[in-house]
Amino acid sequence: MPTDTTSPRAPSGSRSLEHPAREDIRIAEVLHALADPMRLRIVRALAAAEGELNCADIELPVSKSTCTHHFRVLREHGVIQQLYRGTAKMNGLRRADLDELFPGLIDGVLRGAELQARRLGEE
Amino acid sequence: MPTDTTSPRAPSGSRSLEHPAREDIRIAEVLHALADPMRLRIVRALAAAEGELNCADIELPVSKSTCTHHFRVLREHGVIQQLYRGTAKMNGLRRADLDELFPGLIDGVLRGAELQARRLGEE
DNA sequence: GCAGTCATACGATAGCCGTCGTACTACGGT
DNA sequence: ACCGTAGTACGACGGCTATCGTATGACTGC
Repeated sequence: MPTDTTSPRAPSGSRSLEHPAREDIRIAEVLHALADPMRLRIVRALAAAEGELNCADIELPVSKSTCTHHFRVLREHGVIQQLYRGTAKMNGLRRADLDELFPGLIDGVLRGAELQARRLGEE
Repeated sequence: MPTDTTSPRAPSGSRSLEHPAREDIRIAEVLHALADPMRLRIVRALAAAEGELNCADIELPVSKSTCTHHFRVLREHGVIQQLYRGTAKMNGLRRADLDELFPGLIDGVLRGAELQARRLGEE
């Protein structure tokens, strides 16, 4: 087993998270995942951070359980990927997969969300 | 009150339909409206037709009431515009408004949906 | 080993949503 | 004036969903 960059290797403890394969991602589900203000906020934060973010790094006005719920929805619909690293769980956008499946979609959503935030935020 | 181009003038009978103003359209609501397979189908048909389509011109495997419901959701969230013309109701995408508010969003959704349809449809 | 931290699981609850059928309204043509 | 067609209104129903609180599990550091 040489260098395998795609296998979800288990660092140590490894609670393994289920992610849909790229070919199983559906646009309607992605849109549904993005159609919630809280989740849109999460996705925007992840896109801005470029790297990986701890769950708690994103401030949300909801309880911790609700937060977990939203992250799970995003993961199960193929929008983000999560992996455990010690006690924290790192989250990242699945940009490569999404861009290949639906080119321009994520960019459009992020740009639209930013424009709207700017429009509503400052005036 | 001179020439008022924005007033929803009543052609003759005029059951008037309420549409949100452009500045009231929210991206989360648009995404939600698009996140349903049936509605995505409607939007794709409208985009393909370029012009206006009768409600019944789009074949959907749902009852007439459900169809009405989906069209209303799309209208109330700012995705389509509807107006009565005699006994029929013509539907059209609000491309200009959507493209100005969220440039690239609709294109990304339509393209992604088409790619997915092609991917799933022929193999 | 024990406590603290980060996140999950589970159960509950209230609200929304997609779907339907039936009854009704509006318009156009004959 | 009437009928047919196109669409709406309304009520119902089952399922999903966003939210919460509390209890539990996993890992780190002392």
